[in-house]
Amino acid sequence: MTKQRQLIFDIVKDSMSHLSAEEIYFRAKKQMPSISMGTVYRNLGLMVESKELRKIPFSGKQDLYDATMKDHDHAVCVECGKVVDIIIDDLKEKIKERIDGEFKDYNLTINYICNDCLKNKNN
Amino acid sequence: MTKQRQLIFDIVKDSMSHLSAEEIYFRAKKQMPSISMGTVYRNLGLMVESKELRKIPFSGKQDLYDATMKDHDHAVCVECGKVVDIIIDDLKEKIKERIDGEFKDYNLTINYICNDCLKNKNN
DNA sequence: ATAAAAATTAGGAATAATTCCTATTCCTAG
DNA sequence: CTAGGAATAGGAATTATTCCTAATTTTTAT
Repeated sequence: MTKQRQLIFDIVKDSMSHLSAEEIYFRAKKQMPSISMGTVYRNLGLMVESKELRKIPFSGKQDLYDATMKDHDHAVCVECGKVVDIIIDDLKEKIKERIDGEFKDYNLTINYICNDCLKNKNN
Repeated sequence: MTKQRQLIFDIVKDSMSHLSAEEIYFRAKKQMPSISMGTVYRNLGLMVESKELRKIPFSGKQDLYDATMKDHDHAVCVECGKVVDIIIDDLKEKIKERIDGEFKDYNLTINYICNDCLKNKNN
């Protein structure tokens, strides 16, 4: 466990929101100005592989990282970009029933318009 | 409806598999050598917006396009890359129940190892 | 504690997918 | 037919991410 990796992990863990690699890099740089983007990506990748972190992929946009490992999904507001956690009961089990092979993992991303943005649109 | 757009739509519609923008471009080029990548992306984007096509995002890899508009999800074999359709009953309704705002759409991508690849691994 | 070996890093170049830009071409309505 | 608007071709630009390599740090064996 290098200093860099610990720092990256702590930043993700202590954040209440979902962070992009870029944001993690900026935050890490404040505490360790010499850290490089490559190190951030490399360690994030390693920690995703070892299941310490989870990666939330977004096509087009930047992927986000999350230290909450219990099963949950994500809803993104298409207006403001805010991401909230959502739980769909037993989704993993339902998926496993339907799969013809060995289940690895899944990613569910929901696009919606959050109530705040709906309110603003109607004014 | 331009010739280019019609051609792009037909290629996706007539394909039994899920195609990337690049593959669509190559196939289109055979019938219309002057067509350009920008036109392919632009028309795919427009048709996704108008719900004539659906885009299946993959973080890292190329996004795929699909002309089957009825609700379904996708499972990708992490070994061979093959994509198959999966139906999880009532998933859309369950999602709508959980969302605090206006539902737009969702994307579920499952990673698994298909039976063919499992067989090959055990030999 | 010390030297050699192994792993990781910083920094930046390279890559890959997608979007953007602009001059040109194609349609369509009058 | 022709003017004006829409769409295209071609390629440059962008963006997120990965890759490369020399230098540094860490680990291991002594």
